[in-house]
Amino acid sequence: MAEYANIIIDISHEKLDKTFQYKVPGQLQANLAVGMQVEIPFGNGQRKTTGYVVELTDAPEYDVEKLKEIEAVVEDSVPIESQLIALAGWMRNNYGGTMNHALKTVLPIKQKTKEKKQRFVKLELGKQEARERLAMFERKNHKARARLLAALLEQNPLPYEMVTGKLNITSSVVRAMKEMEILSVEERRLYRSPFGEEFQKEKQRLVLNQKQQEIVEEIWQEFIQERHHTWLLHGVTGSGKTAVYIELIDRVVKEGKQAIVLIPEIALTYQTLVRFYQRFGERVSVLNSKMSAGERYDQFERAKSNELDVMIGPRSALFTPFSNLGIIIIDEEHETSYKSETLPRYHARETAIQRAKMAGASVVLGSATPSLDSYYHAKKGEYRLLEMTERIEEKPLPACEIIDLREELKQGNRSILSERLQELMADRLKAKQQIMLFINRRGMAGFVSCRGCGHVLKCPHCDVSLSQHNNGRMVCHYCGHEEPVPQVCPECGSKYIGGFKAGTQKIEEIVKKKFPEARVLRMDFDTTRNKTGYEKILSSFANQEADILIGTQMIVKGHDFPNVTLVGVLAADLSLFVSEFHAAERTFQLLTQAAGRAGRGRLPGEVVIQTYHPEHYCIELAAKQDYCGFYETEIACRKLMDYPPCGHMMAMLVASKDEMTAMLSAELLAKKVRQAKEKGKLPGLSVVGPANAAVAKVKDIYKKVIYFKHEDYGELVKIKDVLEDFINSHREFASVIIQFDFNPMNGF
DNA sequence: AGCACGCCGACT
DNA sequence: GTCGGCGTGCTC
Repeated sequence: MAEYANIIIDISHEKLDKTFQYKVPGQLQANLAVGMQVEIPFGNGQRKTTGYVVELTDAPEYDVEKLKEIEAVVEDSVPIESQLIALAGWMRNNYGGTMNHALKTVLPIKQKTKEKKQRFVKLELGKQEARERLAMFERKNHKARARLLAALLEQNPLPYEMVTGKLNITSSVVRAMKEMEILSVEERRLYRSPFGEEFQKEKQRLVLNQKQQEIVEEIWQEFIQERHHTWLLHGVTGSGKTAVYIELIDRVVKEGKQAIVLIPEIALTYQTLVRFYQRFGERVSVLNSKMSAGERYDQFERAKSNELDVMIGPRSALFTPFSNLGIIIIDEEHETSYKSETLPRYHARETAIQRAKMAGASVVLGSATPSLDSYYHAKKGEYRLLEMTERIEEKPLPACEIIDLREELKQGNRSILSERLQELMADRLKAKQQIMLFINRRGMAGFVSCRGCGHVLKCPHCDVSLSQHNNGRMVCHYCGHEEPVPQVCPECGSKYIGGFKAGTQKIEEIVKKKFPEARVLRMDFDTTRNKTGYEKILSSFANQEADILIGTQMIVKGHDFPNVTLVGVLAADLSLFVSEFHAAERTFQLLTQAAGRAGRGRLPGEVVIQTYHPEHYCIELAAKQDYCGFYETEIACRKLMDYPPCGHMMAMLVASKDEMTAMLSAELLAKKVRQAKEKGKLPGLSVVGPANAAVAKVKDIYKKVIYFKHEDYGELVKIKDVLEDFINSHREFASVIIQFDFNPMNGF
């Protein structure tokens, strides 16, 4: 019965990023709801536009005299959209950014006109005549017209965006020239390829082992009684989580509800996809990052018109417009790709839980190495924990061996391959079994360590390692602490101190020299640059066309190579000392996953972890595959520093083309908060920085970061709101880019 | 995005 | 002086 409606005008225009309030006419008051698309008069000429209702209220927030009335409701606006819009509102509040950003990520890109049709500016004169007009414009000093006409003589027709963008011509110029019949604006329909699939459904009964059965039953008993929870399924690699997902989804679908399966960006293997197709046939669809906006829109349309039961895809699949959503599954829930790096910087896990709450659905999070965050919530009872500790068919977990590279150096072995690893490699090559060598390249951005004792230079204030900068100094990216690069190790006095360098190419060379008879494949960003490279390398390794696969993080993600019996982790510590509080967690996850690649077939596997820090809890516990032990140790560290998940953290990016402006603005904002703190406001808040961002300058934009820590997430949101208001009401910030990131995972 | 408004250079 | 191009700012 609301009197007024707050409306977002057409979501494709950045500049209209605010709500406009309209009066709700009597005949619409009964059935207008948040999320509906409406027709409204807008601007001077009462032009008709469409917009979305984002809020209904009885309190006018604008001069009532000037309020206009909503004209009509757009007919095909379906109620599911209102749920997604409500979700967008939640995202905006919790992650910052604008309502427009939030709506754009949540709604299927409607812009039929914009997506299917592209606008072109076309010259309507002959070349000769055009040149005459051009000369005339130049003579008359009509700069904008001359610029456009000259460009049109070069290329005809021109895309509209090119005209307004690169040529910097305003619409009034285009309109004037259109009236002069020099040019015309044309809309051209773009071709959009349909989505075809060549799988056929061959339904085969899936046999669950007892443990899988128990877990399905436990979740299902709650589900059918409409008691919806977030379940954390902690299952070691190879314990058969996918079968549990498929069985659950099958039951959900039989209840007439739909399912969303989220997977990390590159993790969807062909095998997994086939399993879903075999079970659900045409009623399952897949989204991927290579699809065009149009193709994705088509899939969303299919979901809306009830043609689908299951949607599989990366984090954006979370917004599939299913009207009766029953379950959301997040596989490999610890993966960092679930956190968006563009606005709004939402986390798919938290957002999924929110969507499930709105839709009355359950959430299942699955991982062999749950994020600290999720396990923490599970321990606190907010999620329900389910454990699968054994591999299917009682395959043993691989045996792990830790090799101390400091000892190797003392023995005079300067090679990247330890004696023991070489020995095992020779053995496997002889037995015609396969080997994976994993080089941990995450965070190669120069930390400095001692090759004698393994000591790593750390910030005295922040408990993160220092990064070596081009200017030759060691810098902390959290607080800005700086010190010179030492000549000798401050711990043991060794002069073998410096950055650790080893690329995949280098290793390939070494391996080829050492084992000239072995067939070696390398997988890294170079060899997978073209789209097919990735699949090609994996399938040729799977077909045993090579003996050794060398690669970075990419090779450890969930692929099943039954003939691999040896996994070598060449330098386990490389990711241990990046300047991030997540470093140990990431390292543990990578090592556990890498180790999980060995012994998945009939033969038992072995893992060799080479490290300079054999005594580090992260390495020791990864070798033992002891997740719980790791969790307990790591959570104690987080608690000590109030890092998430024990507290909450908000990063604020202050960026500008001018370094002085960036620095001064950041300092001013930090000072403002600190002053409020001194007055006794904001209890429990701590402010760190400003400091340079991890990458301090990108494309000539200087980036500064301020960190805020507080126990209560809501308090951080409030601080964000106050800061946003302050920034918007002070002109000196007009040229400064401000962004917030809650519980950051990758930094700015 | 699209429209009105108003500043400033060009020309009768 | 006037005419008109072209950037600026506003739209509930």
